[in-house]
Amino acid sequence: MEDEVDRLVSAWRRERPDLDVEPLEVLSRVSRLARHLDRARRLAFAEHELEPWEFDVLTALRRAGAPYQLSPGQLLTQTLVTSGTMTNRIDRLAKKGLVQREPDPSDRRGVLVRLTDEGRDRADEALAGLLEQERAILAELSRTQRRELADLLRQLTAPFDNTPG
Amino acid sequence: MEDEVDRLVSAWRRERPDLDVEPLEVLSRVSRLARHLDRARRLAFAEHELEPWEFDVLTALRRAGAPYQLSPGQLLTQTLVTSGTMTNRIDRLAKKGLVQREPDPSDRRGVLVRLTDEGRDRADEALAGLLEQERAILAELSRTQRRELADLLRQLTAPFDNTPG
DNA sequence: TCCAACTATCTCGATGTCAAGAGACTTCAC
DNA sequence: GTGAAGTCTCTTGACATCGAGATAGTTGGA
Repeated sequence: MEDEVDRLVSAWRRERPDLDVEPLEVLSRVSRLARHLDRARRLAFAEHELEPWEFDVLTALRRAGAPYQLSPGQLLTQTLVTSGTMTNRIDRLAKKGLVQREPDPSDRRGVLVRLTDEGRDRADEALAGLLEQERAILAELSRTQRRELADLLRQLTAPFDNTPG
Repeated sequence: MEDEVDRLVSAWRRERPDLDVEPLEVLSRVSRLARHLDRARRLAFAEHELEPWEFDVLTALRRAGAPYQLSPGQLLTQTLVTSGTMTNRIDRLAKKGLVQREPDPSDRRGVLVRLTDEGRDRADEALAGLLEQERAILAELSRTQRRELADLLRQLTAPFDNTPG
């Protein structure tokens, strides 16, 4: 089946036959798919009255394991946002009672963000909903294909994830 | 090589051993990779003094072929943004002299957005720069692997691209 | 002990995006 | 032809994000 990127690539081949646009076959699909996923996730989370950004922060804390605490700095690196954004997010989540800010006992500059019981429950519910939806999207592929796809993607993400930049 | 999603998945397996988190192996990688690509693209375009959103609009027009005209509505479907956003983008591109708004001769509700000569040149330059950068990112993979990856991704994007939703 | 360099978090202003709805025009059934 | 429904673009207000800089605290060498 044809997709939008097939149309995009053939348009470029017509307009710029001098250029090799093969990279777009992979990377434009990644970008567009991510865009579609964002929308789908927004819908899935709406059932649990959570925004995608709230999910990102809550689940980062959830994954940390009891006592569900991380510093804002640790949350930054996991969520790929800037520090100003994270401060704002923590403020709003705290106001909703899903997280709590506490002073870091070992560094007075620092803060620890801790999941409340309600925050933990909301994260767990939303994760279950997300996985259900993602399984439906991935039903297009066989188990083997999903494995192949994950492995190929890992080769592309690893350099980004394992360098300081 | 391990990436951030491997760490994320193993954290979930430790914290929620009751859940099957296999879907994340694929879709979290897609989202994170898209995030990294956004940043990389921003850098590549900065050399041509273009923002990513400007590139998206200019190249959509460029791909349309001479006379490089599309309606705002056609631009919407290609760029996956809302109509309010597109109005704003066209305004700003017009102010910079990269596009021009013209009345649609066949529908008086409508407008046609047309690339100026400068807009066309800027789009061409930026595309060349982008392709160069993307080739570097994809150098991790063999030609065959890139083909496989593109084909697998197409299976996931096609349902989104070929349904009204 | 003191100071410079560094680190962690927060503040602030600018900006791009979205969602909802308004206004103008077109289409189609009757 | 006429009116209702549909379509296309633009307006508006709210909001999350970014980037740069400010503030407070820590660290290590002289």
